[in-house]
Amino acid sequence: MPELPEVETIRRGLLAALAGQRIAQVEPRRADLRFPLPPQLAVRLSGRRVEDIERRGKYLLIRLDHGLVWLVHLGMSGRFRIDAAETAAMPPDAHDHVLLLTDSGLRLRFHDPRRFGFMDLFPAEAIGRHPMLCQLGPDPLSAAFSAAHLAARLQRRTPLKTALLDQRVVAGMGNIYASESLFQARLSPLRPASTVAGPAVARLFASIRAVFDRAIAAGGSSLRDHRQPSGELGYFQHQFAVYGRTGERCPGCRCDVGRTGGISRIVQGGRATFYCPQRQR
DNA sequence: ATACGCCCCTGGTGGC
DNA sequence: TGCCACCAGGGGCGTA
Repeated sequence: MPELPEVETIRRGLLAALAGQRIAQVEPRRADLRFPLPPQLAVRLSGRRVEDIERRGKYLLIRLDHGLVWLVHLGMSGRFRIDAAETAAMPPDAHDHVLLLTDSGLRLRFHDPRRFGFMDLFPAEAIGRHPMLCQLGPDPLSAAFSAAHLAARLQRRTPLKTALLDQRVVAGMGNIYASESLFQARLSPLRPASTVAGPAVARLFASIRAVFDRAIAAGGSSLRDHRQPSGELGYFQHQFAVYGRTGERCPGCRCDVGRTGGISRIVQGGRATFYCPQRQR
């Protein structure tokens, strides 16, 4: 579910509510996520104070005191919800896998119906060696992400869209934003990645940033599961140019839908890709 | 190293 | 109404 803009939206919501809060109680309710919950999760989190929350690609890094890092990946359907414990009348449901209470009376729940999400807990010194993090490419919102890096990482024969989904190329890229970025850059998802050079790389680089920025400003995309920690929806789905718009008129060209067929849906690497064959080359 | 298919899991939707 | 196939925002793993 959550791609970079959704995870970033969640990071901001969590940080605003939890910064400085101390974890008073932890209740793991179901341990068999994608990987088993870290051993002794409740004991190790209890009493810790939230100092900061970072994001790397689609990973959340919750920095706690005592140099501890709580790593969370939301998989396809994971989300966090924060409410005041007093008013949180809603009892946990079958998919609330971890419940947490802070000393000032906030309740945090991790909810993940499909259970593709996972967590880890380790000392901050180990961040650089973490097997899930050390392979990630630069975060596209950071200064380390550049057109040069993109060009270097696209030196392969894989279709461009498939390459973009590789987290070593663009950390945090996912299926929606890959299609949207390629539309914006006017590049065909079918092109071999290595054919993208020069001005095309510059367009792609700028498009990725622009699409992510707009999506974050909209609170991410709520198709099914995504919610901000406050419970609010994201709204970027209303701005999709191509994602999920099979057969609709391309917002970029004036082609007659009856003649061109409008937006195409194809499958690449087992995942749907949406694009305008007229506009994207 | 790279590329591809398969798999993990639940829930929503649309066709019959 | 019921059943079922198919689809979904991710990514690790085994195999060529």
